[in-house]
Amino acid sequence: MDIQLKRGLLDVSVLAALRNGDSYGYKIIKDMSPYLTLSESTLYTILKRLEAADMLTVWTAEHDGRLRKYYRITDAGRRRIAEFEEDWKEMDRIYQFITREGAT
Amino acid sequence: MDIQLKRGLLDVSVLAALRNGDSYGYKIIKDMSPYLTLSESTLYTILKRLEAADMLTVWTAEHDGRLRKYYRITDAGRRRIAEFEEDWKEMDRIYQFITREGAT
DNA sequence: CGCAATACTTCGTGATATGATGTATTACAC
DNA sequence: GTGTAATACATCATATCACGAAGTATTGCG
Repeated sequence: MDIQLKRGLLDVSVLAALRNGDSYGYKIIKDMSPYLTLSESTLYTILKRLEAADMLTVWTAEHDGRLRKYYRITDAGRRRIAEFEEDWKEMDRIYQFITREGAT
Repeated sequence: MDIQLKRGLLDVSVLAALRNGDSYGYKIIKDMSPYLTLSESTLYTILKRLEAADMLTVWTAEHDGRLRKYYRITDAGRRRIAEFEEDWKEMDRIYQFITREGAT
């Protein structure tokens, strides 16, 4: 599918993947894979961006002798999801404009 | 609203604005303005991109003594709109993932 | 005359998704 | 025990793209 279209959903999808519990990079990709595919480089870029925006917190922990970076969504992150739902309404209006028969 | 979100709709919105008749830059902006705002520089960039992709044809004509560039959507452009409608279904599935209570 | 509106163009910038590549470990098949 | 896939994270270069800024030129109105 069109990359441009997917773009706006990436950040918020990652946040949604953390909505019901902490997770880590590799698992986030797996969890999202039925809905959308994203490469590791993309994911880690997004995670860094979200961390910089205080939408998630990060800590490192050992798991089976190897280090993992865990991510937890913050209140700001949850607010971001809520805002997205508002934005989606606007998206839907534009969608109507595009598909409506009588569009000028 | 979030720019990233809007991105995927821009090209196709411009095509939709030409759906029911030829138009020109300034008018396209006006016609779309109730739904989404885009600057002139953005519009002309998009128009060039769509022309390069053979999704519209361009010609220049005089109107009231001054030149105007008119745009007409091609079959490929109409197909692009149809594809968008398919993509939107996928977008909707991702939207469900983001907003669903039980999202992992 | 001055200013807003119409109409199109070019340039530079910042944001961003992604492929390629690298590092390191575990688990399993042959 | 060797090779290979899976797990796990990181960095870099690249290409695409939306947009503001600035410019050119004309029309119409106060």
